[in-house]
Amino acid sequence: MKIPAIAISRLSVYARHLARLKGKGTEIISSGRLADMCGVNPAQIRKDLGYFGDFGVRGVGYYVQELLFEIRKILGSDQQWRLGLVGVGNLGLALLKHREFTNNGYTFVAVFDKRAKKIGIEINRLKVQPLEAINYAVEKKGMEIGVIAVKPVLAQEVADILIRAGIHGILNFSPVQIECPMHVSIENVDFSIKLEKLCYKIKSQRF
Amino acid sequence: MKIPAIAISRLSVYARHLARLKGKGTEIISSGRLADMCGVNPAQIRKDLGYFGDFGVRGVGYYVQELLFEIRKILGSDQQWRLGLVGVGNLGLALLKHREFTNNGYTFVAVFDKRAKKIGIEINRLKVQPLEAINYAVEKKGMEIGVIAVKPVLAQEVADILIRAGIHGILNFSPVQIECPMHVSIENVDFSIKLEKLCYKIKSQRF
DNA sequence: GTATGTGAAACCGTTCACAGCA
DNA sequence: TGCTGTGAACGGTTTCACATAC
Repeated sequence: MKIPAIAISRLSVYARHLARLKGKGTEIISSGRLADMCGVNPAQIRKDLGYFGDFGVRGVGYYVQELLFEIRKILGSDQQWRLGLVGVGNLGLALLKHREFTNNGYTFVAVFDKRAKKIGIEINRLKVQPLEAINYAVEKKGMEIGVIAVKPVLAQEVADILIRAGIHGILNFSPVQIECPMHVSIENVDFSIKLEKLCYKIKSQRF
Repeated sequence: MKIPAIAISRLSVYARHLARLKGKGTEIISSGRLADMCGVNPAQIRKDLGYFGDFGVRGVGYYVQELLFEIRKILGSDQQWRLGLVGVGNLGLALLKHREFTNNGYTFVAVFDKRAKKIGIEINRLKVQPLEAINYAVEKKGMEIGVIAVKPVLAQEVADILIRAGIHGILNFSPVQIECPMHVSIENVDFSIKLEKLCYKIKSQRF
């Protein structure tokens, strides 16, 4: 079956709300109530879940804990993922210390920078290494995901090194389109585009 | 005419490539060549531009400089936007110093934090202020956009203050759905969702 | 001849509406 | 009765294909 990419993003949102419900001790939730919380249509939720299995009970709803478990399994957030950060500028440091990353099954196993003056600095018990060390980290430390937080001009070069080293996925914070073979997955986080979109919306509101 | 929101994001991408072409001295570009660079269909570009006017010349293509000017006008990136940052944690500081923001028509006019120990610290010639100062910044300094970089539990509270103060738009880096009246525009930048999507894609690739 | 602008067609995702089941 | 699971209808976006203009 063809699963729309956007359905995956919604699963993340569902998981977030389910985690909150679980924390509050709620045991059962209907697609209708969950939909209200997430701001989507109830059928949307049922369809999204339907791509992956039958997780609900007719006439009852979904068991919060069970559904959360299943969604985590689908997304892979039940497993440990090993990240490598490239670029220890302000943004890179912020990501390294970011709770959402470190609390949820993600571990930074290595940190890299191209600038000689950054090499050897220790952050969060990790020594900053030169780009040449990327190969070793992928092969020996099982680094699976590369997080690119370097200046735009360096982004493609860094991506190429990661790809040649055998990385599985790239999370790119640089505002450039990265060329990438099909077997490597990539996701872009692009502040500027979001900000420009926001400005457009504000302008349009004003008529 | 109904303009799809995603078309706006694509305009940002076009603008980026046009800026590069302009820098290289290229004067004319066809939708076909630009489409290759951006990784989209040529008709897509023509349709997107068609929502806003006739910017091309049949049999010739688009004048790079002129088209860039027009897109900037559409997006509002030709004007100066005044931002306020809320939350001077690692991420907030990274945003404050981020080139993509400071180089492209965006200015931070004020910085806020809820934590007493942060108040008064000076960053980039701006003193960190308490949340109570948000009102003044909106009314007297013309702060139009609030950038939320606080912990998830505080995000809605901060948003409410910004909204009550009369902010026009919110760029939210916190992983929560923010409740927001329709006249206030909002864009979310959500790392965790992107990372979870990436992990799902990697898992799927492996079959 | 060449590349834009644009209706029409194809495609994809969302919502409806109801059958199926606890 | 109540809520899920899902085929069908709907609506919106993308792509095609060609008339139009340089």
